Amino acid sequence: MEKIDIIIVDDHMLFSQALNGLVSQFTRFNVLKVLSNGKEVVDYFSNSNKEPEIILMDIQMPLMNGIEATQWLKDNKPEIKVLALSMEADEVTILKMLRAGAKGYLLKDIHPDILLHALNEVHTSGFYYTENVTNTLLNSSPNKESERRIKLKDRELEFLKLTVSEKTYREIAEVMFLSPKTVENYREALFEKLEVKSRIGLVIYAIKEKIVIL
Amino acid sequence: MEKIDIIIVDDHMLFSQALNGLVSQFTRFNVLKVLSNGKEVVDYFSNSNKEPEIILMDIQMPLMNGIEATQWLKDNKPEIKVLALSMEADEVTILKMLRAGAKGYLLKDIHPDILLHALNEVHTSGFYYTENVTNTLLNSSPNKESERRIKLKDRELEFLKLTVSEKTYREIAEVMFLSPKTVENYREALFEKLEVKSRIGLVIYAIKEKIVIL
DNA sequence: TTAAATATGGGGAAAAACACCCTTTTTTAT
DNA sequence: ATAAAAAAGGGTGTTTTTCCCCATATTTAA
Repeated sequence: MEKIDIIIVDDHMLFSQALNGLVSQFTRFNVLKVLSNGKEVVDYFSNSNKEPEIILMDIQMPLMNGIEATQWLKDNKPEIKVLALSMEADEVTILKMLRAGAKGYLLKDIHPDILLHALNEVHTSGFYYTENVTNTLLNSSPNKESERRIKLKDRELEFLKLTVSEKTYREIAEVMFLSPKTVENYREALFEKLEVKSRIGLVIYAIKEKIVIL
Repeated sequence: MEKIDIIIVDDHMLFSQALNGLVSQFTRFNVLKVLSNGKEVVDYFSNSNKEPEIILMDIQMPLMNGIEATQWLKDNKPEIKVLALSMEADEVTILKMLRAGAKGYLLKDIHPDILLHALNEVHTSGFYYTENVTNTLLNSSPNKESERRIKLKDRELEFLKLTVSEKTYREIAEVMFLSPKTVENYREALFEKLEVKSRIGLVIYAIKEKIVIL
């Protein structure tokens, strides 16, 4: 039987290499490559290397994080299934990862057998979620989420990220191709929505809600 | 040659099991047991089980963390060498761990070869520290006030925290019993020290360095 | 098909932040 | 003992942010 190719992406070498050994013991799977951040993923596929069926993707990584990398894969290599592998099960991150196109979400504290099971499930059914994760999603999803989570528009998000990067409104206006006055209007809208009274408040919100990841 | 017994303690099963596989490949070492928190360590030794020479100890764990467990080992099983295995290299944690009696401190993003080297070193010399860790310690000791880790004065820290709380300089001045002008001087000093160009930069620094916790 | 929301831009003014320049006193270190 | 660093305060500007109005298309929803 042909082996199923996998790529592991994680910035903690000790973990990724150890995981490499673990997955290699699963006779059905073959680790094609071990990468250490999202940037390396993009580079890997830019050089038309052999494509894996599944990518085990960490989330918090330097240079380019797992969410961005997953989004890139969805846009450029939609046939590859991303299985997120994270330390925490916080709702916001899970949702982001799923929206970015992840086919599953595993916590790092699971038993190796579950990893094997998850890999098999992703291969056959196309998706897999641990109980923990589905619980988190169920608890947050239907009615609760709409009130608690404030919905930001694309343009507002863009503005928010640029604000975090220490840009002035004039500079933001240039990047966003807007008049500085319009940028100011976005600020005001966000001040009200997020109930803050300064740019500092916006930055704290963005970091808390992981709109930007430090 | 007799194998050197090791116990792995880490709450992330996937990691600890994978690490188990990795260490088992090192012919000189033998993994006696894999435990998932400090409490289990205490329980293990309460039942007069076989004692390892080295314990690979994670720090952040539920029920009883790595620092507490290491302290317990120093008090009860001083001959066992603890090698800390952590995600971050923040100075405070390292110092705590070393005070608790750890013989070494490894970061999880190291290469497996370094782990092997560290295990050998701990076995022969009795201790091992990665370059990263020694750097952190050197920078924090009164010995070397280098440019890597920036030392902030008490008053500057106070100002920084108040800045993060969305206060204006006038408000900060009131809280700190200073003239607004002096507060501005603190701002300027920090801008230079931290190489930022706005209050936003200060906030990001404070959050990154965990001077404030969100 | 109206009404409402969205996206875009603006005026004017006050407040705050930022950037340089500076002095004096006290504390710390060599 | 003397030099250096820290702590406090100030002057005088410019730039940016903040606030509170407003206007006009375009798109969306009732």
